[in-house]
Amino acid sequence: MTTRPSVLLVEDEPAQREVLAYNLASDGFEVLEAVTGSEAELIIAETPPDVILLDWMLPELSGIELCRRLKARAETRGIPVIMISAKGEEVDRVRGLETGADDYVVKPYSMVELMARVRVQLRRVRPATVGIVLEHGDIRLDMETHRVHRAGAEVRLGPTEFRLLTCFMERPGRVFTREALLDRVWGRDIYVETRTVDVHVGRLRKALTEAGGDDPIRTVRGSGYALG
Amino acid sequence: MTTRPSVLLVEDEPAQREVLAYNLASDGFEVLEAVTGSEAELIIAETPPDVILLDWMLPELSGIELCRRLKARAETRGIPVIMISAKGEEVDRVRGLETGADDYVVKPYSMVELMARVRVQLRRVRPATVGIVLEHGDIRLDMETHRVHRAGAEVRLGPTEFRLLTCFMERPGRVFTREALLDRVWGRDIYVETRTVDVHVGRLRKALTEAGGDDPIRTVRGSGYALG
DNA sequence: GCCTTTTGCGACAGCTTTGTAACAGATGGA
DNA sequence: TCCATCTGTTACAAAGCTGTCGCAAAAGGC
Repeated sequence: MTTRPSVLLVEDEPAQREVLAYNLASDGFEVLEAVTGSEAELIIAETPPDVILLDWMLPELSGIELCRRLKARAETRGIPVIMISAKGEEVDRVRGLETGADDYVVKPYSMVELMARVRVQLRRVRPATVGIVLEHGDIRLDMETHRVHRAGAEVRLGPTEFRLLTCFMERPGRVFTREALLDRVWGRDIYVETRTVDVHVGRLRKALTEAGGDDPIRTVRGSGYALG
Repeated sequence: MTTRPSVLLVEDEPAQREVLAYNLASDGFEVLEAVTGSEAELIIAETPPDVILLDWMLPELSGIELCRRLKARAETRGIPVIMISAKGEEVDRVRGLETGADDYVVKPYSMVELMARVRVQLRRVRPATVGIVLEHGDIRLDMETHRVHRAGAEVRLGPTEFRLLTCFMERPGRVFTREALLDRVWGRDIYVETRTVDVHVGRLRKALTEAGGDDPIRTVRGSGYALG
């Protein structure tokens, strides 16, 4: 969660690679290096970086082709690509950008500006993932995909249980009275029996424990329920 | 998806504004124009554009200050800003990018490249509008040829099912409500029954499973549908 | 230990949501 | 023009979820 942002540097020319890697590292990035396009693909598959710095001219698999491939696959589409090239012509710059690159920098470039552009791309990626996924212990709740996982295993929940868990996970540890839960999960003006909450908590418990692990929901006698 | 992407152009010099507006319009963008920074703020509050083209030097409220304000507020932070400036010095470029601009273009610039950079920013907001192949699992969708293949076999789809699948493939996993799909696939102002979505999802499912493999579309009861 | 209060949970009827076949109208080529 | 294809709507069936009840179990209180 607090790991340093990582940049994958794909450049075949050792001298250039070294100076770039040095500057990236001293700006606080974790630097992954690849010499060829296919080497880059392997690294991306294993440990997806936050940003990719990609030289156009590479032996074997060209930078532009690698970029096209990355942007075609849903898994890698979100990783920003900064294309670096000696090709300064308008047609080349446009081609690079049309192929899916998120920025295009022409050699010789200003190192300070390039670092600034890396940070720009990073700004996009980092905060984007926060806020959509709630995590607590080994439970993961994704608001966007409406999925819940526990220690990797999928947990199947009905709509009400999903909302109930969302409520708990937004404030882990906090004790919710049945009335508070009715309010938040069912809505202010819908009348249902207080005891209905118990049944749904029971169902949520069952689903969560079936995925493995202890019951993460705590009953607070006389008050209500809490997560963890 | 059905509505044209919109660009807000903030530039006080009439001649430059005109030529930019002309080029943006002929590239298919809906162009909003503002002369001053505060005018721009009003427009953004009323009809948030997809991208903002912002001149650094503006009377009253400078471009850089407007950029800073936009990026400080959560509501407008997501709108990409391309800063345009005569200030080509490294310090200025870095300062523009550090202030929150998503790209920085120096005058005089290549109009074709600028348009390409606008489209780059647009891709973030509305992924995949032209000429891209989307892939997810064994499904391949080619926006250029309007063809869909599954594990090599061609999948025949009607126009509506094609747009529906495009929508799903742009953000695999994400749950779309029926309303969101109506908006993106049918268009903001066309009225069709909510249940019509179900029928088309059914048809898409049938076409995809006939090509072999499991049903890749997930029903999220009470919410909508998602791919994978 | 015994009584009272609170909670857990299986069962179930009723209800809401979703899947899908059928159909009539629209559209666009040949 | 006819024919093939695609559309949106409807009706009905199937699936899945919900809320309530009742009784057993647990937790306190004394």
